[in-house]
Amino acid sequence: MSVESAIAEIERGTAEIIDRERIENLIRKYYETGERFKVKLGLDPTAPDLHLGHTVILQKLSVFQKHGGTVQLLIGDFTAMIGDPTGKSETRKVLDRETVAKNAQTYKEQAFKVLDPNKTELVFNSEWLDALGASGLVQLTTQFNVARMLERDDFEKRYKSGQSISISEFLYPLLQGYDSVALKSDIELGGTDQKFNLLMGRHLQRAYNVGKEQAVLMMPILEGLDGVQKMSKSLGNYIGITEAPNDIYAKVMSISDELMWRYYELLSDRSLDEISQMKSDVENGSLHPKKAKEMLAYEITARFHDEASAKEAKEAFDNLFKQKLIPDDIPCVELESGIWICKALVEAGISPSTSQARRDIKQGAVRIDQEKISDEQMKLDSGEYVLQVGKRKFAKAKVS
RNA sequence: GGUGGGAUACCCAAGCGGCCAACGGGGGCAGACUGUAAAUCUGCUGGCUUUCGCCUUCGGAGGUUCGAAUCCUCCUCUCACCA
Repeated sequence: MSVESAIAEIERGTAEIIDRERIENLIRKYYETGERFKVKLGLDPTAPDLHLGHTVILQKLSVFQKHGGTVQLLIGDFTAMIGDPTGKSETRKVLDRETVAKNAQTYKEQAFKVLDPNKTELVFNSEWLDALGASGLVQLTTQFNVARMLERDDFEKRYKSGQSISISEFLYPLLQGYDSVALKSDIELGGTDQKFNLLMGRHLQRAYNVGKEQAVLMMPILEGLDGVQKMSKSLGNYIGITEAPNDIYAKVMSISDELMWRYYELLSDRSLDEISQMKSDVENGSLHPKKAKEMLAYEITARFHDEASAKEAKEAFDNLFKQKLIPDDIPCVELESGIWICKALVEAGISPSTSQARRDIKQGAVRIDQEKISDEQMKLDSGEYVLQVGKRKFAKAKVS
């Protein structure tokens, strides 16, 4: 593969690259001499479940691995102990080493679904930050000043509006940047929201005479299933990479057509040419958008599981929606004869409360064995039923 | 340290003695339409062994009143301005 096409692959989907020339040179050198370079990614070990948003960056790292990059997967165990710079949240519970180690292990396992373990180094920043000590810390703080720190958008906003900014929040970017000094990274990846912190690494490498200044490559923040807000666990609009094949497939299928192209660009392995071809095919009507989405859902499901599971997921999905069949892996509950239907729905876990169940029945959202019911007073006699609320909540009930 | 403002359901935000389970918007859920989606339209959106009815909710604790989210007292937390 030519250096040019390698670079094109690297650039795909990026939001911003700082010092592109350095990246080009590193890749060129690798292809000429075989010398590898270091690409850093910092992770916060407090929330160990990765979702597709994280994989945007992980996939970019794997591209680097193909072209001479050795990934430095940095677990920010020390910085996590200091606390999150997003002010308001109460003092974060300090993570003990055991938890950090456990989360790091989880991270590693999940990240290796995308990364090549042979070209990845796992490092913990407590290793050098513990050793830094108070004097080292003070020295570190002399490398930057408050005025520039306040240039950062969120600090500036908070400062101007008189909100509190704690000293430790100033320390956070410094420590993160110092990681790049300790690791002698050539390139650091991150989301666009990390720009300030990423540049800090560059700044500190110069200040500490590391002999290089890392290039910075930023990936856009992936929108969640709603297509508006960023994908995050707390917003509930995410696709976790450890989720079941059926769930991953169904979730991808639920995104809007518009968002699908975004996901294609950032998550698919298909070439950009291929994607733009598909896009124009959809526009001129020769390709149904749903087909395009199916391919995407299949590809993503297969990546985190395997081809067979992806195939099964597709079939399960088609059965559920196209042919209106009932999925076979639905929860099953045993109930007593004469139970009130609303109560049964709650017991089966497909209604949050009897009041909600009652409302759903009124609206014709509840079915028993495919039959829509309207009597919210009805009771279930002995027998086996398939209960359904809305389109996708099912449960089997054994009444005796 | 001083002076004012605010705290309402998942979020924002009305209400300022009874008609308040509490306007409106967002979000969520459901129905129609579709491609399962988006957009659009419609309905619902505290809980309860069953919506006649009962219980809990308007920062916390007391109080006034036949009756309080609404009035009074104290407390907590927040915001703004001044120092």
